[in-house]
Amino acid sequence: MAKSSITINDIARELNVAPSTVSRALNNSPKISDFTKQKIIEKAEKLGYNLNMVASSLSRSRTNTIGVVIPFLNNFFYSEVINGIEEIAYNKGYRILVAQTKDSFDKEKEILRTMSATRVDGVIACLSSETTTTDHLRSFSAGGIPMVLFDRVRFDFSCRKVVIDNYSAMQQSVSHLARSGYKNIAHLGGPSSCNIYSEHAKAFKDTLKKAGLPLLPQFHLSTNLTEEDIAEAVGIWLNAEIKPDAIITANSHAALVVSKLIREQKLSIPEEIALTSLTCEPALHFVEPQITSIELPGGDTGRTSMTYLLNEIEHGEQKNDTTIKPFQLIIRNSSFRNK
Amino acid sequence: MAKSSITINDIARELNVAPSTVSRALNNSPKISDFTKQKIIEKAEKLGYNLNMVASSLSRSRTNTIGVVIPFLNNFFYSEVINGIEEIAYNKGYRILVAQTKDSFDKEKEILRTMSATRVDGVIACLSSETTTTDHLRSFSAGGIPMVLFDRVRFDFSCRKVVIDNYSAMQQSVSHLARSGYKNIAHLGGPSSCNIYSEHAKAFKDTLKKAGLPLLPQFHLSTNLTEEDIAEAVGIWLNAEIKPDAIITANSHAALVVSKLIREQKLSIPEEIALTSLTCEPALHFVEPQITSIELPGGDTGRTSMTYLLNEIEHGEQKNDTTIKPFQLIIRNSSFRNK
DNA sequence: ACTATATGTGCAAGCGTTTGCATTATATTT
DNA sequence: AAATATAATGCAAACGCTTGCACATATAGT
Repeated sequence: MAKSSITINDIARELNVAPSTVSRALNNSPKISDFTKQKIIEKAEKLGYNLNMVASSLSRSRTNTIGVVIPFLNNFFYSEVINGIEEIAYNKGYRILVAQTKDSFDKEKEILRTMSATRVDGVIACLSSETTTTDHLRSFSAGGIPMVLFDRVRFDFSCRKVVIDNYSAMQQSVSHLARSGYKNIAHLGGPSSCNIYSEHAKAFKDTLKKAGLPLLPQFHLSTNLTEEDIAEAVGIWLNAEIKPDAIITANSHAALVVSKLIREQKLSIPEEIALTSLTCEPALHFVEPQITSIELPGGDTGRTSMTYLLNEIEHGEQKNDTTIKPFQLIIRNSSFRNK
Repeated sequence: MAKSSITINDIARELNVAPSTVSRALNNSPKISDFTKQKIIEKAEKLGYNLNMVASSLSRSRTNTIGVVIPFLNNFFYSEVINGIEEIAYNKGYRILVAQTKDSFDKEKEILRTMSATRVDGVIACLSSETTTTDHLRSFSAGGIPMVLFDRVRFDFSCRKVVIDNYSAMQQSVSHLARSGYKNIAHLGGPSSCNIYSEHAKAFKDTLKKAGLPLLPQFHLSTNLTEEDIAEAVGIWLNAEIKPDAIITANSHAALVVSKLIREQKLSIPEEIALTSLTCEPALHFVEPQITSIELPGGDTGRTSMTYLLNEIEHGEQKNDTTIKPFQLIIRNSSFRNK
């Protein structure tokens, strides 16, 4: 369908040189005289020549493309990660190809298959919440394409990983609430099949115990974090004899939903009930009161992941280590009482 | 760097057939017997064969890839559009390649250049807010690649366009406020170089006049919608002798910022001042009071754009018309007084 | 039996670049 | 001036797949 575009052969013919000379000239090879280069570049310009990357990729067997797979596009953390990746990638002459799994395992497999077919030079991925096995990762790797995993990873798959210190995030959140005098802390967690959430859960239990606070099983939930799950959990909590006086949510969206539900029940935050979130997004600053949260280093995670990937792509470096990124607990008005 | 992957030639050799037969079998050509197909598919499976899309693309001179260019990834509307595009694309065997301009004209040019080099089969784009010319679109089109523009478009470039009925959106917003008894309506608008915002501006003026309301120049602003711009405008408005009793913001982010600023000034929404937004995002439901807004048909916009693009790619259909998508004004608590 | 018609497979060119090696022209050394 | 190094360019194969055309069997029609 595309209008017949012009090729290096067209340029070569018009100038009575070999196509190889044109190719070298356009790639600024030192083997071509400045005079010839000049001539070729001008002619290319004039004819409106545009490199055919697919031919180039085939010939060089590299596409200079990095696949990025994330659960959702419309997510603050992931878009920060993408920005970080792009920043490094762009400077090194790579472009990125983003795809979202929508937290579906099947979509994740599908995406990896097509990225493999597309011959991306490497992949940076955050696994879907449904992912509990690694066969698809292994068969992807069988193609020899480097991969680095971030955030939601599987430790039973060998590759470099960049993760958040989820354990400490929960630990600090609980400690903060405990210091502020909250006693019945509830945790609205995510599916424990996912490393993030199981780390949260472990830290939650450990830290409560260390702080000498009770761990009521009904206050320690693992859900799929859908709006229904959240409404159900909060509904039960707020109508029980023993109510939580603080809630920690696995992510910022859950925190927003919870804050709304609490308001609807005419309970006040943070006086009657405190609220903190384990991830951040701008909306947390816009609700009243502003919600205490963990600020994740998205950009940094992206930059590090990309840097690791490049080391593997360009220097064949193969590692199986895990980099743990620090975070910041940002205390806002939702989590301490003005006594 | 990639482990030498296996090709159709490997399969052909092992089975003593021609590579062309393998190719046809794997593409399920009717010209190959079921027996042979079976044999080939099994062998391919066994060897872990994976189609090399770049070779295939070069050979067929089509990539089955659609480029999608948007200002920002992390935006509710655009991610809905992407979902709509994906939905159609996926079913037709196309994958999509998303890139963000971050509202930079230079980045937009750059992206179009590399998409052209990548030989995407078509492009769906929403122009950056900096874009005021169309030369880059023309030179892109010179490559013969179809394009459809959505949301932020330029009418001086010939192609199909899918836009929101921005004029009516503003018109209905103003009418709603007027009906609710607000008199001094202010408009926090975007840069008028962009079709969206100039349409808003025109509708704002027209509708005020029609409603017999005053149009105070200081209440009709065109800004770049940065947080600073917003803070400055609102600061002036709220401290003037004549304050607005209603504010219409160009987008949801501005609405959130404004709602926060109003709260900080201890003014009440909607009693002392009403607030409505011309775009929507989930955060608008989480703030108190919930903010009245225009719900844009993102998914629908994406699906329509993709459908148009496919018509052009697959049937050579060339049009230069504009499809205007309807929207819904969702009235929430920020814009009417409980008398 | 003897052309016509399917049916299944192979051959080889082509897609647009890149790149190792060969070749020629020019410059340097002895 | 001959021998050697250097610089600039061309040749041709390769990257892995697709596809029009030719070819060889097998089936059907008369």
